[in-house]
Order: sequence, then C-alpha cells, then structure tokens
Amino acid sequence: MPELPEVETIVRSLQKTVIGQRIVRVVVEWPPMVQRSPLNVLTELPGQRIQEVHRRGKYIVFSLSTGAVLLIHLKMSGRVYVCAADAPPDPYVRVTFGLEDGREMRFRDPRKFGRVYLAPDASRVLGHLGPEPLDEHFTEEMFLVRINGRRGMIKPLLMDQSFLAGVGNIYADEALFQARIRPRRRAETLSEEEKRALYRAIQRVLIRSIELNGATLADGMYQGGSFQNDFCVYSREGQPCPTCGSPIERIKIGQRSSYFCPTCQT
DNA sequence: AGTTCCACCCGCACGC
DNA sequence: TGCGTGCGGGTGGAAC
Repeated sequence: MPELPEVETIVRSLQKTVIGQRIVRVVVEWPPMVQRSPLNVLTELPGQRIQEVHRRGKYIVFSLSTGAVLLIHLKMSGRVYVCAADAPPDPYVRVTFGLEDGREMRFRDPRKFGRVYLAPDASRVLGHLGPEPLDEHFTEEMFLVRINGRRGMIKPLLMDQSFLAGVGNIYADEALFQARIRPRRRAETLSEEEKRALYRAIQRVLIRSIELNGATLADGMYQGGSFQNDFCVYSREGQPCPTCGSPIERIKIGQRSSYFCPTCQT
C-alpha cells in the first residue's frame, strides 16, 4: 500500500505506539524477506530499544539504541501493525517483532515483495535515494536544477527514487494532471513554467494526501485513508475529467498503467 | 561512458 | 480455469 503519504501515515501511528519499546523477540516466517545485511536480524536485533521512527522515501526507519537502524520497505502489499501478542494469528504475517510490554509489531505482506534490513547505518540502504519532495530545503530552484539536463519520459523520471524519493504511480499521475503535463512528455521538452508547475503540483498532491491519511484502494490492503476520493485521473479510465469532462484515458508506460486527461494535459 | 529504455521477474489475490 | 491487473523496484541487456 505504500507511497509516501501512506507510509507517512503508518509512521505517525508507529511513533505513538512503539517508540521506547525494546524488541525482545524476532520471528521470521519468510526468510527471503530479510535482506542480507551486515547485522543479523535474528541474533542482533533482540534487546535493542526503538528510539525513533521516521520515514525516508517509502522506507520506514527505526533508530535503535545501539545506533543501528531497522529498515522496512512495504513494496506493493506490505503493512505494519501493532497488536497484543495473543491477537488472532494472521497467515500473511512474515516477520513478527515481540515487544517488551507484551505486544507485537507485525509485518504483514501477502505478496511477499516487502523487505526488512538491519544495518549499522541507514546510508547503506538509503544512500541512493533522491531528495524528499516535502523537505523544506528542497526548493523549487533545486527541483529546476535537478530536472534540467534530464531527458526521457517525465513519468518514469518522477517515479525514479534516485531522482525524487517517495513518488509512485498514483502521485505521479495526479501531479502530472495538476501540472497539465502528459505522462509521455519528455523532460527535455518541458518549459520552465511547466517544471515549476510540476514542482508545486507534486507538493500539493502529497500534502493533501497526507492530510487525508493517504489513499485506500479497492484491493483493501491499506485502510483508513481517504485521498482516493480526490483522485482526478488515477484509476478513473473512461470517467469524466473533473476539469473538462473528457473521458480519462489509460495507457501503459513501462508495464504500468498511466491515467491522464487527453484534453487538459499536453 | 553514462543514460535511458524495456521486458521480465518476484508471491499472491481478485475480478471478469 | 485462465487471464489481466496491481500503491514497488531491481536486473540485465539493448538502444541511444
């Protein structure tokens, strides 16, 4: 379920429930999910205390008492929740973190695409990520510098995590709609005005979604958000554009669906 | 030489 | 039953 707003929502929840807790037990049901790290999740994680939880791109980052970090990427279908240890068993839980107060933090992931890392420092895993789109230091001018000189289709560029961290399929489509740019447009053909509009659209869309706790999608992996009600184009093939009424079109870019208004977006 | 592009892959659920 | 689809992203190789 994760793009930036959904991960942000989960992180805010975890900040209220697991900070200060010591991890006393780790059970891995799906070993391939635990990526080879310099530190061993099973032997080196128990006993460590969770000091901070934050988000970087689409990763959840737990800062631990030894200075090491526990990193979780939810990929397509992952979810992290905290419950009592005697809560009903969940067949899709792949990794269980037992907490000292008796609760459990569970990593649930039907599709098994998610990943867990334990590393001495976050940069080993996060080093390739581009800037945070909502970081106050990431200004419009910095975005212009970053996009100038790039070529190729704009949508894959927005979803490139080394270009910008946290934007995925939904928010790329919604931001391009707001900026009135077609997803197949090439970055080198964008005017400066379009680039500036795109920067502002990305921020507007992400901020609005975070306000609404992200988006709940039809497949139901993630619940609680309501940004899906604000979708202008995503998942709206054939439905009228909220601006002009034209039917929204769907095309494939890089094996993924892209939605846009053929009238509003050029 | 470094980018960019593109098909394919990874488990699984769901809808038609 | 079978096929298409999917809130991610890495890979390897071809094309620029």
